[in-house]
Amino acid sequence: MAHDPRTVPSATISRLVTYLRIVTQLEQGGVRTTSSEYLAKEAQVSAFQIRKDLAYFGRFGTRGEGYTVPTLRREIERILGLTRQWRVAIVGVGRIGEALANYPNFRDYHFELKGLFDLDPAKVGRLVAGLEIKHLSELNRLVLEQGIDIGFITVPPKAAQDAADALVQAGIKGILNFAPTVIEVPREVHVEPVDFLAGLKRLSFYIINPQLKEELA
Amino acid sequence: MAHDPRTVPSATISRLVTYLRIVTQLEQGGVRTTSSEYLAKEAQVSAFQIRKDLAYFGRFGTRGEGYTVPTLRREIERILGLTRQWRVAIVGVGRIGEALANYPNFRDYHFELKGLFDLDPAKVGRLVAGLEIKHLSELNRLVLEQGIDIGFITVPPKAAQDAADALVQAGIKGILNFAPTVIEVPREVHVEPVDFLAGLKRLSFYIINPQLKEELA
DNA sequence: ATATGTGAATTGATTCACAGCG
DNA sequence: CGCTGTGAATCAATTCACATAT
Repeated sequence: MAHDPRTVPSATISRLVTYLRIVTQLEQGGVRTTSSEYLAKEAQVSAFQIRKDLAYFGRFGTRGEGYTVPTLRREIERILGLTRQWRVAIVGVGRIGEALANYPNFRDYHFELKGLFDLDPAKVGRLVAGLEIKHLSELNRLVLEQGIDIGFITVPPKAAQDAADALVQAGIKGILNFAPTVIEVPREVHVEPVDFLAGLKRLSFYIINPQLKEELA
Repeated sequence: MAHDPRTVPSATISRLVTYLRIVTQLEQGGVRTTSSEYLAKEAQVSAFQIRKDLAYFGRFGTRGEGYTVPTLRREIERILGLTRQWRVAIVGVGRIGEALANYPNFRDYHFELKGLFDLDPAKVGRLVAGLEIKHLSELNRLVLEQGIDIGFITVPPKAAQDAADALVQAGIKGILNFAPTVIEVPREVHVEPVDFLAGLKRLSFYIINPQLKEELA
């Protein structure tokens, strides 16, 4: 069982997501056991790192043997909170919002799209990915009714803070922010930025400074 | 002028991108000077952090005064390599690839879309964002002809490594990888992952572990 | 007087080496 | 004997305090 640790590097959480992807693939391929060595190669980190990352949460392997793939997969899912389904709403049904709503891997086992919201009256009522777009004024009600936990912000940068405020007001617990701007939220709401323009600008820096290698979180 | 430092934390580069966005907004609003204090508040970091981040690259402020907005904007752009235009190709014109091609902020000052590639014969020849989709077999030629520097990978996860190989083979210098998988490239090619599914799973973890606050790189 | 720039101190993360178990 | 699990050592990043410049 677990430690329930007081502190975990956020880079560890990012890596756990990668490890989960790798063991899930192994499991689908019918592989029964694996090792920190193998996972390290696939995730492009050191084997030490893998063992240390897992050690924050407990002991999941067998000494001399390695890890049992289905067990490790299940344990990492439990650590990441992927034993339950998360219900998601998208605020801003432009091209990005619509592409995300239709993204086939999105209806992952763990995430379910439950609402689409926009301010534009021309969009409200339209059907996207089998859901009717609602006006943002209905957010509070539908978050409550549908038990929505997570909101995507896919509005233009200037509208991002308003979208965040609306989501917070509606009682959402986490936000995936696709807008290229820092948003302010209360301490208890978590925000993950997904900012490809920022990624591009980091790329630009590392291309002109090839001697500086980034270690990716 | 600059230090040209041997080592810079990658978190510093991410923060510089944020600072750039903030000073650009200030400049557009006609503000002439600012301070580490103000930038800190906007970027949600400490003022120490801002001054230290900038100090890796030189001295850009005036003691007792603060920073001159247009100067700081220009200097951060120079640091990030945004004094030149970067030419971009998109590999994989599915929903995400198409949404990116049409994203209005994409034709930023510094990035220019120069090629769209796919393997699907049904897509080749179609016009998207004013560009004709080419077959991936034409990548080498067009990267050379168009002077393309950066590739986006927006193909399904299983095709991502092949897309990466094709881009590397064509002589690309940097990759923005939207596929949820770790790709292998030679040391001299830089990869930035843009993985919203990973972001969602990190969110899941931080929602069920609210006592653990992430400090965002 | 005021806000930057920076060495020193502290805190945090990664690497290592090997103890612990199967 | 092999591979995990983990305290200790190293390395890196952030915070601090204040000297410095205007």
